[in-house]
Amino acid sequence: MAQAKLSSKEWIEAAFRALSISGPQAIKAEAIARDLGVSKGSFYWHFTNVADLKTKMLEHWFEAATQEIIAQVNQVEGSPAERLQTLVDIATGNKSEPYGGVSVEAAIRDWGKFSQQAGEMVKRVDTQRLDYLTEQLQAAGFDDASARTNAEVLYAGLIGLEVLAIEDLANLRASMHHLLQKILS
Amino acid sequence: MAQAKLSSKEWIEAAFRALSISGPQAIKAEAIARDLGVSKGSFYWHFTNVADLKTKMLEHWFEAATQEIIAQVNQVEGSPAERLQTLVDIATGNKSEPYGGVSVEAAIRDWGKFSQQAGEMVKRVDTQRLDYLTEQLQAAGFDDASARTNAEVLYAGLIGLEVLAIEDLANLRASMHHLLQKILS
DNA sequence: ATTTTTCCATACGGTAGCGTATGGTATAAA
DNA sequence: TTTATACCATACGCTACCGTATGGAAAAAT
Repeated sequence: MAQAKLSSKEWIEAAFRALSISGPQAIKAEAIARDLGVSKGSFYWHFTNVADLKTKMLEHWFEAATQEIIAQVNQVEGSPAERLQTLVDIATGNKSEPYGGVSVEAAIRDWGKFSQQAGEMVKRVDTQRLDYLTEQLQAAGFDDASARTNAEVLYAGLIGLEVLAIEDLANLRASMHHLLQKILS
Repeated sequence: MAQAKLSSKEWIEAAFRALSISGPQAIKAEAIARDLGVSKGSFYWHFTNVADLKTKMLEHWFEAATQEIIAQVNQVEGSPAERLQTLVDIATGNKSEPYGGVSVEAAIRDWGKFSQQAGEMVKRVDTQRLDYLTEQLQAAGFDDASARTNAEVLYAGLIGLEVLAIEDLANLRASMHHLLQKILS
C-alpha cells in the first residue's frame, strides 16, 4: 500500500466518493488531496483546475450511466418485458456500477440542479434512457404515444424511489416491479 | 419601497429564494444581506448565527408542507378519489405555496441529503404525507398493505416527476393523473 | 426632553479554499 | 553518469465567508 504515484483516475474516483458522501460542494481540491494523503501540488499536476476535474467526472459518468448499461441490457435475450425487468434490476440493484451506483446517481442529479454543466449532462443521460425505455415499450406492443408516457412514468418512479428509499434497496426493487406490472397490465 | 426595517420573516424568505436558485450552499449570511440591500449587522441581530437561520427555515417549511396542505385537502368534500385528485393538483400545480412551492420542495430535498438536520425534517414530512396518502387510499377501498404500497408508488411518482420535469408543470400533472388512474384501476 | 430599545453599518480577526510559483525527489532516458 | 521527465511538497497571495465588537440613528417609551 501507500502507493507511490497517483493517476488522474484515482483522483476522479475520490472526487465521486466526496460527491456521494458530502455533496457537490465537497468537490474541492485540497479536501480530496487530504483524503488521498497527498498535497494539492499533486492535484494541480493532474488537472488544470477544479472545473477541469468536474468536466472529467461528468464525462466518465456519462459513459458509465448510458452506454454500458444499455449494452448490458441489450445482450439479454428474451422478450422486451424480460429486458425491462432486467433494466429495473440493474437500476435498483447493487450491481457494481462504476463509482458507487445508485448513490452516485442521486448525488449527480443534485449536482445538476445548480450546476449548468452537470445539469446538461444529466439531461443527456435522462433523454437517452427515456428513448431507450420508450423503444422497449414499443417493442412490447405499446403505440408510440403511450409508450412514451409509460416510459416517463416508469422512469419517474425509478428516480422517485431512488430519492426516497436509497437505504432500502430490496423494497425499492419490489415497488418498481409493482409499478411495472401496473403499467404492463 | 426601500422599507426601513426588516423582519426575520423576510430574511427567511430571502434565504429560501437563495436555496431554490443556487442550492444549499447559497444559504450564507453575507450573500443574502447583499440581496436584501443591508449589511450583515442586520443578520446577526435577527439570528444568532447561520445555523439558527437554517433551523427556522426548516420549521417554517414543515408547517407549510404538511399541516397546511393536509388541512386544505381535508376540507374538500367528496370521495377519497376526488381528494386524491385535489392532492395531486396541489402537489403539481402552481398554487401559491409558501416560499415558492415545488422548486423549494426539490431544493429542500437536495439539502436534506447532506445535512442531517434538513434530512430529518424531510423524513418527517415524507412520513406524514405517506401516512395521509395511505389513509386516503384505505378510505378508497384498498386493504392496509396495498394502500401502503400504492401510496409509496404514487408519492414516489410525484417526487420523481418533480425532479425530472419541474419546468413543465402541465405535463407533470397529466402524467400524475395517468399514474393515479393506473393505480386506482 | 431624556432615556431606552430597536435595528443596522462598519471594522476587525480568523479560517478555508483557490490557483501559482518554485523547488525537490525518484525514475527513466541518454 | 549525467540529464530529462514525471510527480509531488511547500509556501505565497488572494478572495469569500464567519462571527464579534462597537457605535450610530431612529423610533418608542418614560
